[in-house]
Amino acid sequence: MRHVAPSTVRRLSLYLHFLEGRGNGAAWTVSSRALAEAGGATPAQARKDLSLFGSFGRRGVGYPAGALAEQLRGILGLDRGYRVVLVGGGRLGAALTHFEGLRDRGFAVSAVYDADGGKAGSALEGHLVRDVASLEADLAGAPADIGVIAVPAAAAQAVADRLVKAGVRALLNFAPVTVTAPAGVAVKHADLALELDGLAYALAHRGS
Amino acid sequence: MRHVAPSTVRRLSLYLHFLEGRGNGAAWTVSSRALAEAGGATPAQARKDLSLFGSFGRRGVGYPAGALAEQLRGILGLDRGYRVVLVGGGRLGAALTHFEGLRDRGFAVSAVYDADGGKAGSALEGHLVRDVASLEADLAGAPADIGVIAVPAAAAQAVADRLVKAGVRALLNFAPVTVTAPAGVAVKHADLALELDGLAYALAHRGS
DNA sequence: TATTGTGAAGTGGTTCACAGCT
DNA sequence: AGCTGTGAACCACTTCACAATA
Repeated sequence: MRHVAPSTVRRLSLYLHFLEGRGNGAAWTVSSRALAEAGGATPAQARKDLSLFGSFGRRGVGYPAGALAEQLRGILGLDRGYRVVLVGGGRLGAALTHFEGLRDRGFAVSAVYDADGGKAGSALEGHLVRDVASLEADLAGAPADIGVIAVPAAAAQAVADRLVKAGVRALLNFAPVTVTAPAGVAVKHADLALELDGLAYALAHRGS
Repeated sequence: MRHVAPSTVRRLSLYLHFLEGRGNGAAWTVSSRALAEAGGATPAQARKDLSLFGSFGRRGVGYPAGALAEQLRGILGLDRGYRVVLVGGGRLGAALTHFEGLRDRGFAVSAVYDADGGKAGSALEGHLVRDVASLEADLAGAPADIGVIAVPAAAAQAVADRLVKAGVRALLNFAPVTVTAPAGVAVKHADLALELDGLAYALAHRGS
């Protein structure tokens, strides 16, 4: 598969969420217009997005919802399971472990770590919290696919480095700092400060 | 100011975070290369981003860090304060109210609301939790600039509609569903599920 | 020599428009 | 007639290259 734009992947995900929200097993058909509305795009763009991966629709009819959802899950790689390790047992970590969207979509939190040794051994939303010192040793025996970083900014890069060295190939960083990783490791940032700045910009420049 | 790309605003925010992280008052100079590294861009792009708003540097020398940070705060609209209302007093809401990045950057949480009447009157990180039923009445007297939506997906759009009707002009939505608002209201999405799907895609397609 | 500022060129994502099926 | 699939046109963001300046 050729260079697919991040914006396209994002829309594919939105199309899938829309289909799943409408009932998964139903044998209804969906038009490129409906998909576009769900993904914040135009009908032509929705068709182009899908055509990058195949011809899933029927001309004159539309797309079979169930089959399309199945295709999208395959394209996005959601037809397999991922082992997720969470580093950071604070309030954000608690919110994340509680997020049902994780497990529902094949992301299984296999471990929660915290730098505060005092928290080790306690439970967070049904997960045993371990001392981050044992991260490498634990992952050596049970490698993880995705590392979620929910620690203070000052510690984020160090945690990222350790996760990568321990074999994690994808990082989701919530700390308000840009973390870098070697080529081959995917990094996504969920930076609240960035979004707020974007809103501030919009508020400051509306009408001008 | 004319049509500035969202990606540019995002980078400006990253430049500013970098400058602030290096010490605010210092009279050091920063090069477009250093800014680029912080913003995930090329030096030429950093220069172009800044040149959209003025000439802040000195040829052959670089940019004066303190003055540039000040300019960026002005450009991004961070030189004023914003009143933020948070709807959703769950774990995510707790994490958000605790996030120092909010107050440090001029975003003041003026109220926290929850749909669970039982929570009304309790305290969340020093904020009194109010029943969401009183949202409109409260905002009529003390309008807010930004509404943060941290409620279940099923309730997100209704909350967005109420916030907009109450005069809020910018929304930050954490629910895993796309919320829409009338033109003139800025909406940003912090959708964890979308980021995870992006990582799944990267993992599924690495090397191919 | 070092670095900014910026018009010009390049790249890549989006939109258009219509052929091809149902 | 209705809707998908897609090459071509379009547009916007990025990169280049170099004049201007310290």
